[in-house]
Amino acid sequence: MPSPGPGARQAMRPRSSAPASSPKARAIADQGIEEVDTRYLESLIGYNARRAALAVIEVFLERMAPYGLKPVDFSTLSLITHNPGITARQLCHTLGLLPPNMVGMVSAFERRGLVERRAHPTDRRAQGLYLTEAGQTLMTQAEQTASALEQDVAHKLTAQQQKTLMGLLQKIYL
Amino acid sequence: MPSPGPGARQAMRPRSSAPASSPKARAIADQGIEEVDTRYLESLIGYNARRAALAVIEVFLERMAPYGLKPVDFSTLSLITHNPGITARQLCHTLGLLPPNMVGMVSAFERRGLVERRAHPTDRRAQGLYLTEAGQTLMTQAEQTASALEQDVAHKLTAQQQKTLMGLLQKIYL
DNA sequence: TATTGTTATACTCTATAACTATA
DNA sequence: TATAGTTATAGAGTATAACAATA
Repeated sequence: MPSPGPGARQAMRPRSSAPASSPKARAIADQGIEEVDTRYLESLIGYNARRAALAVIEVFLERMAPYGLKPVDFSTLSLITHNPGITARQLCHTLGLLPPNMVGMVSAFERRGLVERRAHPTDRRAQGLYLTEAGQTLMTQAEQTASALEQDVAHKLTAQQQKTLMGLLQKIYL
Repeated sequence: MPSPGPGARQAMRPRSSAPASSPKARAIADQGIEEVDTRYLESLIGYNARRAALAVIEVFLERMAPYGLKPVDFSTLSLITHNPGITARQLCHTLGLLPPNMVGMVSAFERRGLVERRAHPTDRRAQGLYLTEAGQTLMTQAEQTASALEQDVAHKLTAQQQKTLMGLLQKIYL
């Protein structure tokens, strides 16, 4: 899979319209390229998936800024929301993050009063993670914002198409 | 959109199977979380798109390693392949990269003997980028590898489903 | 001996500011 | 004045090694 760097908040954005199937995307050798032919890249699933993800992330960053949540913060807190008592190790495993990078994030959540670490019931090495009341309030709003946001980004797709899209994507990564 | 960090080569990978629709994904409070409930995240397009992209990237990195190409390298060279004479500015614009980060990449391509910078026909500030013969040989192989790779990653999807998937993804980012 | 959480640190990728030469 | 390319550098994100406490 190719494409734009992983980074989200790109100052410079890919161009909007592409002649994905138009043979007019021609190079006029003597005057340089007039319009860039991106048809090959657009035939690759990885490229398309990445571009779509970046498009959503861009809007995500804007609308989640008021909550002070970046994508990774949001997905982590969302998992804690729906899995109270989850451990850092389980979060790392589920989201594909590395433990050393999780520590600081959870500590930051604690400092912000969003998350509590409590003793794990059966394993004294581990700690269960729970949302505080403030954390619950924040995440209720944040998840509503996230769901609404995705509707906006996918406004060109019908509800059925969105379902189809998710199903197809999951066949790739699950 | 949430999820795993942008980085590609993750040492630790998300778990393989998810009970996306199974209500059995329950927390057994007194013994910690048994199985992580990821249903909410899996209802988000951005999350799914990112996860799918990462799944493809993972395989991409493995199979492109012999060519010494990372995803961004590949997409850049692919655009030069199909748009001989393209400028760095056009590459940046198309792929969402920033000029300062493009310079080093192109210079590295030149040092490897894959790309040539030639004078632009009409704009003396710009330079047209072209593949050398070695570059063409490499990219012919690399693009074949990329196409084959995606077939493997998307083996659970029929040709029609792959087409549908691309179309739906493009409706999001185009 | 293996695992959870942690610290410190290195590496990669992405972003910003400022300069040059042309337009 | 604006743009293409460049340099240097800052910043965010991700990765590796090593340790303490517990299993």
